Amino acid sequence: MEKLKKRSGCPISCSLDIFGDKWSLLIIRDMMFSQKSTYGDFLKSAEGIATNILASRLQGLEENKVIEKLEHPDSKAKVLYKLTQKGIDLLPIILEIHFWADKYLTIPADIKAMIKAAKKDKDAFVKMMTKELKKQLGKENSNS
Amino acid sequence: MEKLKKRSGCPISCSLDIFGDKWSLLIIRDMMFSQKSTYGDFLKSAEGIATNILASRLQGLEENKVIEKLEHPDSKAKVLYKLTQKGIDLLPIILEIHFWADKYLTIPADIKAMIKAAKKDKDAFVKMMTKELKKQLGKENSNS
DNA sequence: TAAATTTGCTTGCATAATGCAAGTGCAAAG
DNA sequence: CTTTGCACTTGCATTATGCAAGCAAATTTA
Repeated sequence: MEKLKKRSGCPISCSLDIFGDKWSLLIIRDMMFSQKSTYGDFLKSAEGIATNILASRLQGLEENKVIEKLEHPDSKAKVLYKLTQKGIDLLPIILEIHFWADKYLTIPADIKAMIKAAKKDKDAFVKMMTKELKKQLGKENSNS
Repeated sequence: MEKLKKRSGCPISCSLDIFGDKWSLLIIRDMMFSQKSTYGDFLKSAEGIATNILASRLQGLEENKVIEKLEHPDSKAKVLYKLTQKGIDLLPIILEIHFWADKYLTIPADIKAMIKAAKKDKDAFVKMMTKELKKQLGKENSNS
């Protein structure tokens, strides 16, 4: 379904092969900033991802170890998607995109507040958020 | 040809609407790190972009003021594509992608060296590169 | 100065990705 | 034991991408 072929050895190119599409980073954003973790959660996002695209992106991100599938504590019918350490480490990229967008695009006020806070001390913000997100890691990956 | 419709007000979503595809950031990378500036230059890159896709991406990036078309000093047959300030300011994003790739993917040695240097003092590296890139800005945009 | 080449595209067409609506199978709730 | 919710899958129309060829204007070559 998804291609795995690397176009070149360039780190930007390889990275884009993993998350360089219009949807992957939005799923990651939802997991980072909105505590979303189920298929249904992602479907509810404002951008309106199609069900099949969501399924294929979740699969791709899982294959690339950016996210992992865990069993949901509430029900076997649900699936918990969580960021791995590799996924959590995309936070600096997501933040820099926010900073750029803040400078050149029109941003909702509530998000502007978050951006302002993050800008004040980026390293501290990243550490704090990373710590929060790590709490939710699956057991297999807790040793990182 | 290209869609301009915003999927949501989210800064990540809006940013991806501008450069969230498999090619745009590679063109920007070439302009930042390889001094490429003509249509022919971009075609030569390792990933092998198709001519029509290159044309449509250049057009899209220009419409979004990320790059600008200038006349080539050597010949009227050539076109000079240059990053605007808005484009130059994508550098921190590109750098963070490098850092992430450096941690999780296999990277060519020469690029690893650049990444190492950039990591040592990121702010200084960004300032230095920004200064270099600004030298090449077109007159209309020099006032930023 | 005429012919060949370079440059920056455009066009046509095959293939692949995306979007949309409907359907399926399993788990849990009523 | 039927209905609902959840996580997908499937089929099909639309759009984007990839590839090869073509093309006009500018430049070089003969």
